[in-house]
Amino acid sequence: MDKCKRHTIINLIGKIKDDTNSYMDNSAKEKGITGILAAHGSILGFMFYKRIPVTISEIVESSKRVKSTVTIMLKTLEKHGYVKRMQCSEDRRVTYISLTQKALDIEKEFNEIAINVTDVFYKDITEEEINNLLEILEKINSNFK
Amino acid sequence: MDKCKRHTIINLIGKIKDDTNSYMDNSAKEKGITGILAAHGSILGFMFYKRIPVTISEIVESSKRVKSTVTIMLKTLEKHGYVKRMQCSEDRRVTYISLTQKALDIEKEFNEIAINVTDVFYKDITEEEINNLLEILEKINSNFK
DNA sequence: TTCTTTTAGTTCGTACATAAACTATATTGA
DNA sequence: TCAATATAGTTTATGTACGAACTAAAAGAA
Repeated sequence: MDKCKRHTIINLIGKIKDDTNSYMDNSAKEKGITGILAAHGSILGFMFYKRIPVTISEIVESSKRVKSTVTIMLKTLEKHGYVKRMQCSEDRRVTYISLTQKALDIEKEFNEIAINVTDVFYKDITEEEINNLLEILEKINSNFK
Repeated sequence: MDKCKRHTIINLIGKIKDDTNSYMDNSAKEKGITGILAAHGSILGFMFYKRIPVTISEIVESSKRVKSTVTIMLKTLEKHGYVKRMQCSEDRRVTYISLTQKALDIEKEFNEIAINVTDVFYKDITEEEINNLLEILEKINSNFK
């Protein structure tokens, strides 16, 4: 059993995650998109997909972040003008979040960034390697359940 | 080309990193180790390895974090009594960081946590899969250079 | 020697991330 | 009906993380 390999893999996974996020942050900056970080991708991606106002709880669920984190991220997105709020009239505890025109204006660039990072990530990786990788990562992921 | 698989892998990598860190944080808590998070592992691991006072610059380099982040992390470690500072007499810009007895007291548990997280991570993963995984991750990592 | 540049480290501002405590509203059940 | 409970979301406290601006000291250059 090679302890070194095992630790290298764990470190690499952390590093690749950071590199992926940095790459997206830099791409956004290059495209002149300000106030948005890779972390917001999970929120915007979900909303671009849904295309209708969604509740904060739905965002919490899809983003895999706790609700206090989502509260802060929505504040940032609102501050930079990408989303707006609307109180639900039936259930006054509920807040709907919808995309602004500014958000819709960057949808194309947003998708391009996602494509570009994928191109970099999978450069020289074969289809077979992708299948292997996915299978192994799914197993590791289930080990933490 | 399967876009879905490609995105799933990227998401899984992020998730596995978070799970690994959470697992270590929880293990530390269970062992009664307080004030220390997985993030400090890179600092403490380096210092347990060196076993002599090291400069902050050396920690910055080994931890792969920027120096302002290291400054804050050392403050946290110092606040909780795991490290202490010593000014260098030859070069007064330099600060040496050394481990306290409290840090040495948790060295065994610290190493156990690293072993335990590895056991969970690699449960039901074969040696061949580990080799495959390492090879593919190395390639992906180099794609971001 | 004195001016300039480099190095070591901190501080500041901003944002993500979490847990725990909290507010307000809605639902459930006796 | 009304008390207990659940749900939606915010606030607070703490910490990681980064870049940029900063201070102090050392090294290099004139």
